[in-house]
Amino acid sequence: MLDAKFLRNDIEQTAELLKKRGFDLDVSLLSELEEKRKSLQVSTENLQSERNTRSKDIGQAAKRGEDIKPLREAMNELGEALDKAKEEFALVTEQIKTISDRVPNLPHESAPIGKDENENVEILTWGTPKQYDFEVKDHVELGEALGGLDFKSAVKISGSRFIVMQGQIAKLHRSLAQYMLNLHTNEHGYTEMYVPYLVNADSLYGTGQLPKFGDDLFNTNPATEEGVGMSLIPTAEVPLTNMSRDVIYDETDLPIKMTAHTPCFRSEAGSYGRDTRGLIRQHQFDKVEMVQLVHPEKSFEALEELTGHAEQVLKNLGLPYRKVVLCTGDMGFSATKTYDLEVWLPAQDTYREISSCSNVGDFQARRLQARFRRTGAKKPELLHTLNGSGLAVGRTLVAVLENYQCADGRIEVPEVLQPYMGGLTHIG
RNA sequence: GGUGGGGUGGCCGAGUGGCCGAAGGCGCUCCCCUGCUAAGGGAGUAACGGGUUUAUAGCCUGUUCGAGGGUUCGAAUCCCUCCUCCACCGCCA
Repeated sequence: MLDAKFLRNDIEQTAELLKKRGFDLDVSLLSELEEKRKSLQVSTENLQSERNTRSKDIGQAAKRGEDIKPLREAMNELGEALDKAKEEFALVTEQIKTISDRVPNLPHESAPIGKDENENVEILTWGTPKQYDFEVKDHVELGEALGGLDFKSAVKISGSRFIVMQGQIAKLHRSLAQYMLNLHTNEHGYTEMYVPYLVNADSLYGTGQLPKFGDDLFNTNPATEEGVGMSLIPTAEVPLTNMSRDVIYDETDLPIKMTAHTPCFRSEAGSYGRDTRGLIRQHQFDKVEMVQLVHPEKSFEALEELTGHAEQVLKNLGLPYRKVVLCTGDMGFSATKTYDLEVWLPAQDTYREISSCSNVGDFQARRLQARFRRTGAKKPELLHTLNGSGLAVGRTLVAVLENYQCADGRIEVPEVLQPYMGGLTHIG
């Protein structure tokens, strides 16, 4: 959520910034609602103030033993006026909230301006795609041939976009997650977290999945009138970042760096037909997530650092990748700046997203009321949140299978993973 | 899941319809006293929002005693629903 002041005092400029990311802010509607809000709020509060003083008078009169009946009757009219004013005020407030809840974050000035993914800007590439003197297979073919990826069983058990893994490939998948977690906790200073996979609506609102992206979530029954049903997490960013909800940290507590390995569940209602083959787009996938809660003046620095942590995983696995900075039109709802890491997939002869690292600024913190107090200061301030995948485990498995395939269909185990695989050097 | 008891300011804790945004204590800040230390005396000390404003100053004002709803001229206090914590019982990886 943006600072309400932006929408009140700087609405033109705010609208301009939002336009960069392809978001049309209805300035005239919002200004009109704001105008209404202001006058309604003042008049409502005046009525409340009058009610309060007159109620007090009644109390004192009663104490003196006077007849308070006429005073009470005189209040009825005021009561009605107040009820009406409150109702109108609530309506306008709700309308403003409905709009502002759906307004994305403002892009940082360093984010390139562009319309869609085609205008993302490549920052660097790392590693050189291997040359193969045989025809490369994709991970589906490789995995099925090895008996490790079982799409058919997954369809029977659950449906499309699920996977059953078994044997060495299941183990490789687990090893990848273990390796990432160990790297981040041992080398990068993150605290390992274990978190719930079912979360309440407040948490989803806090990180920005609700109200706008509810369709992408798997919800448990019952989603009653009050909407108390819980949802499966689409990313560990939700539980991790919500750790900070309604907390005031000491300045010296920051930065707080957390990592967790969790399954992620996405209904991706709008994406049927895309990436239908293989493990690229699943309803359930594992991810190692990194979240940082930082001092507002250090969040862009922290973004570089956090992205570096994700890159380190790819480097250590020897997977060629490229780093792009997302243009304003391709950034996620909450982000103010985002780097994507794209791993080389030889069978597709292209780079595919495997990590997304964002500085969210104070956008989530405002919804979360996640704050800190400067040493010696009285007022708490909003902190900044960041999140990034480090990495998506399923896609990393795809990358390992495809990049480390041998002519005979076996898979070489990347060196750093061999200890996790009991010293195994090849699968198959 | 059942029964019983709780959820009040940074913390502890009083408060069953108006004098309660909230006693008292602890903590914290400032001042005084005391030649150090210890002790003592005094004052202050919730959050969030709106209006005004150059202002995160001041002033005016609203809301908040787990959350939401209700009764009432008036609710921390009464009623309803929910959440949550504790104890015991049942069930359970």
